[in-house]
Amino acid sequence: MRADARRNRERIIDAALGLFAERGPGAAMEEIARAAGLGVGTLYRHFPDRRALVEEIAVGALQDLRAEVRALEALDVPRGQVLERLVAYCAGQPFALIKALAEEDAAPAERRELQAEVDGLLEDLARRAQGEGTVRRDIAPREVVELFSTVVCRPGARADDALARVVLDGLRRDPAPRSP
Amino acid sequence: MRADARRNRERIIDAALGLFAERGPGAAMEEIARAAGLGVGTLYRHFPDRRALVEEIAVGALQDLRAEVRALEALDVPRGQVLERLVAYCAGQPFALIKALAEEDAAPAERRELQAEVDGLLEDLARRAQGEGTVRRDIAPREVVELFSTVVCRPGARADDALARVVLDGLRRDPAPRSP
Amino acid sequence: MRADARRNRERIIDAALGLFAERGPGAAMEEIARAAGLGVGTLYRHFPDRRALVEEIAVGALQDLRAEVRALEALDVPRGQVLERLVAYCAGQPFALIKALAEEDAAPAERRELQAEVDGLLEDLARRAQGEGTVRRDIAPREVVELFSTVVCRPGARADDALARVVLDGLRRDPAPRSP
Amino acid sequence: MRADARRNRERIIDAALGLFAERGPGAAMEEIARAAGLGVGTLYRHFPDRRALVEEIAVGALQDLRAEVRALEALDVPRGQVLERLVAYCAGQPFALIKALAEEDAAPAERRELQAEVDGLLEDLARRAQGEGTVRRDIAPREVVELFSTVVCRPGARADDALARVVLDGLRRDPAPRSP
DNA sequence: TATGAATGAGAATTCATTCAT
DNA sequence: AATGAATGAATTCTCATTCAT
Repeated sequence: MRADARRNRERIIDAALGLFAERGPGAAMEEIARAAGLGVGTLYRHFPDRRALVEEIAVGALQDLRAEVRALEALDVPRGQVLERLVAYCAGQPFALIKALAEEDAAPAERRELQAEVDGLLEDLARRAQGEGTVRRDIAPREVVELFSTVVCRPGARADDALARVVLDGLRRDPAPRSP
Repeated sequence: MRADARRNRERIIDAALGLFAERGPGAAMEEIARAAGLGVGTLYRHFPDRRALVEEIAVGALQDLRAEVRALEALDVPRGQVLERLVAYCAGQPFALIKALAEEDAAPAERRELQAEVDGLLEDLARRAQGEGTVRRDIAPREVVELFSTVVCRPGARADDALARVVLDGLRRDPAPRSP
Repeated sequence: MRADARRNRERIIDAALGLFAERGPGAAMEEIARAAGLGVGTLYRHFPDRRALVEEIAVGALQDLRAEVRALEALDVPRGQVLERLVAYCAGQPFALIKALAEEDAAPAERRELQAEVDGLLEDLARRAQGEGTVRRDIAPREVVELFSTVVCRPGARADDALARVVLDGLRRDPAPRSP
Repeated sequence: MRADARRNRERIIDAALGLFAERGPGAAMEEIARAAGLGVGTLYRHFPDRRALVEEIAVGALQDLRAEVRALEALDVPRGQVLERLVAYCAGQPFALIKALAEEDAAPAERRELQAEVDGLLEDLARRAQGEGTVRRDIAPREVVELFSTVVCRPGARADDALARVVLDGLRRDPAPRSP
């Protein structure tokens, strides 16, 4: 029964992601439950309210991203390529949707902390890449992270679309001299 | 009386933009009317339903943007700087908000056509800039427009923030040679 | 239209009192609205939530009671009879119901103050009656008020039922000597 | 096993009384089960539905009261003091709560009969006390019982609070002559 | 037999829209 | 033409009860 419950929990999250993607972040709880093949009551047993469900999705995505960042560091990928790899990873995740969902309410402490942690990891990455010379130095690490986030949180973002290419490329080089 | 009506229409749109900005795209019709100093009935006299109001805002913004593009062309601004100027213009407009509003429902014909027209103007611009050599050639004009849109439709976008700088900068030059 | 709205407000309160009496304090808002011949929306326009409706009823009853106490004082009814008159007045009001309703949530400031004021008036009354010798002196004024409230807040309370008679009678005389 | 079951049954009833007292008669079945250290399923094994649980509590209290009345009669307590003793007994029981619970639904036959029996016992008591002259005769035995019930079914009722004193005192003596 | 997960009917509340004044 | 009252469908959430394990 524990296994069953876990399965249902997964189903709910999947159904929610599906419906949010299809119908926007306003998808009704009832519909999510139905899409998961469950009654509303079951949904509410797993997530005490709408926020809790959204939160689970947001926090889950952040945790996965954190794991990914750590894995890349552990693999000793050359610093200059880590950002590319992360963009590629994120392109496979529904970050645009998750961002929209997360903006609905103020972030609770847990999410804020996790976000800060992930941002910290990414800033470190940016800082070290700047040290190595693989990311230009006139952009603050914090801004690099913001750029990364913009690149990655777009509906239909792909790792090799124009924005990703221009930004990753742009980060790698010193700024062009301003045209006169 | 006609003047009165026009004034009311303006007030409603202003109030709507204000409330949408403040409270998100979910702001209630009643509140918008109140913020405009009118009753709901009057709001509905001007806009038969919520969509019509949103539509007016979206279409208005596109028309303004079209006018701006044309004005810049008429002014004979050096092609290489037009994009910068447009980004600067857009940074002063609530495009992030408008994009969010516009995504709520499928775009009706009028908006689709206007959007296509503006996109066309911007693509022409990109194409000519590529001809002049002020925009790199390995990015399709359509993609340049998409880039532009991403840069410009962010909450709090500024003409000189990191994304704007990196993208405008990146567009100007040929791609960096891939690191070996 | 203002007249209409006022009428509707009255109807809602009447319907609510009726349904609360019939079905207990759990009567559904939808049913109350229907019983008033209105849609739920209208009910909610008049009372922003369930509490507000209950509060209106409770506060209204307290205000009426305060008016009654004052009227009796103004009429210069002999002090010894005022309590009887008040019991008679209250017997005609649904105080048992109102008490049950009011106990559902903590009293907000307005009601607490009004309650305190009414209690104060009644205590004064008791104190003066004790001064005159028409109410026995070994019961604190506050307790007299509590007694009054118990007599009056019973379902089906009547001004001449056994409890009312025994209590009013008991209040009038000095305590019986305890049987040995 | 039977002993276990009995213990669980007791625990449920205790938990229910506790929660009803704490949170009002709306306490949820799930919470009651938890408070009893059991799962809902077990609660429902003992009591087929909410009513059955409430009924058990109400009937139990009536049975205890009946036992108390009989015990007092068997002890040959002077009639004039039996009412006092009963009030004292009841003050220790949650009769106010039980009354509120019992009013939620119509009483089923079993409870009605038991109630009638207890009322009968109390009426007999009243009648005999009137015969002895320890209770005044102008109040019908049925009304005496009603009085008793009102005294005893108040939240926080105590055997020596104002109402109890005034009523018990009032019952003992002939009515005061009406003031002229 | 005990457990707690699942169910769904029901309740409160919101808000776009209509309509009487 | 302007107003704001009325409407009711849609939504979130709760809780008694059932049932699989």
